[in-house]
Amino acid sequence: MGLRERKKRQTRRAIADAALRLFTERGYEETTIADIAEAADVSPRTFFSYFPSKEDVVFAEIDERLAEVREGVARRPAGETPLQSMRRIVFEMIDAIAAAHGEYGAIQVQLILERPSLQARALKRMNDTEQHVVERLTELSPDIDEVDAIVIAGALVGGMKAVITHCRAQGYDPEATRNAVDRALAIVEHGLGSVPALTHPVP
Amino acid sequence: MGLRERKKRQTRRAIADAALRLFTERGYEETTIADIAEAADVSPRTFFSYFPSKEDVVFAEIDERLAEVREGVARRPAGETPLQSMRRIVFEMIDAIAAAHGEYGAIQVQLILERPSLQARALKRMNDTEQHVVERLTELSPDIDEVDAIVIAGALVGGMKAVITHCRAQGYDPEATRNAVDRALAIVEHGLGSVPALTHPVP
DNA sequence: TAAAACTTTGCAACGCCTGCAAAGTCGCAG
DNA sequence: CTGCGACTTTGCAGGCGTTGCAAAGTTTTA
Repeated sequence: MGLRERKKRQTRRAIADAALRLFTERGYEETTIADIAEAADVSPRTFFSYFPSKEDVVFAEIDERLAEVREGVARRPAGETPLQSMRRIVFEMIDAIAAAHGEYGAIQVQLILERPSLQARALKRMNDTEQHVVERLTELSPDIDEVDAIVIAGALVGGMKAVITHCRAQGYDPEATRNAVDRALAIVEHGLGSVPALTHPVP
Repeated sequence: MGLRERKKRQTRRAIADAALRLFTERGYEETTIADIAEAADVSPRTFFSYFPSKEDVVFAEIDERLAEVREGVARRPAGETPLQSMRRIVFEMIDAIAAAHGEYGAIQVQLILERPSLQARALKRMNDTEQHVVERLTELSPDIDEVDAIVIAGALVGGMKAVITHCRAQGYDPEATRNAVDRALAIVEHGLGSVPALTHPVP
């Protein structure tokens, strides 16, 4: 890897670190691009050649992990049913997101949960990976109906998003989170009709 | 209703109409707040006492319909199972969104599908109504496990969002949309395990 | 070592959004 | 109907995110 590329990587990291640190110290909207640039020792203009917006810097690490998962997802044990593959992918993603809990993991989560605009962007990312799940799904079972694949991906990602967000917001430990996700997967697999509370009438 | 309130309603509508019209004519980012204000015959500053941001004006009508649905959802025939109630609510929402297809309905959809930032905000709205579904669900079956309710809402809303978005993007007519939604509901109710394509292994 | 390719920087500008205080409008009590 | 209090509109000034452009600086290649 050449010097040029090494420097870019380094600068990117410097900017992201400075940003997260300042967000932690003074808060998100109290930190300006100029502040971040100064702390990272680059010009304000340079910030934007590394991140398209101030909001994106919050997702820098998450995006990296997500990209890794997408690479790894291609490796698939033979003989798996698509459902089993999906289950495996879900757990890989969860582990990846948990691994994103580096120095600033907790801060990122808190920032996202607190700012509506960051939440919106997080949801957009979810939606984009949902698209990816659809592709993966039609790849695994080429004969599947398109609308079916779309619904399945939507329900799967939607259900997972809901549990994980809840676990994050409630500060569940990894163990408890895993259990909750497992339960969530069961519900989505067996259907809402399998939940007793939903199927008997209420007065 | 006093003159004051009538005027406010009128101004709000004037702003929204002017905005949508200009977005249609020149495009979203090519239209400035100043343009909208001028077309609606108010000062630019006034725009922001009616809508918190430029993006929100795109959702003005959708938000109104959604609020109506939330009102109406309270009326519930006795003896329904929670699952039946949910099914009913889903169709009410779909009809409401279809009804939002006023003069500018198609434009709104197109704008949202084309701009990532608007898409993000649309997803945030989905997420907010998901919260509402959780509340509704725990109201209907008070004994339900909290995490279960969250997962169910997530899967339901996620699945519906996915189909509806797809139908919108593909320009399905109302009939076809309804069929697709019906099928989607069946999948979510009976579980991903009920889809044959997912349960037999692939080589 | 010089040219080519790429990166950083400063500058100027646009447009969204906000706080504030002055001016205008409406509703109501006397 | 008149004047006072409540509410709405407006203009102004300014902060901030974001972008395009061209000059200056750095790394790679020939």
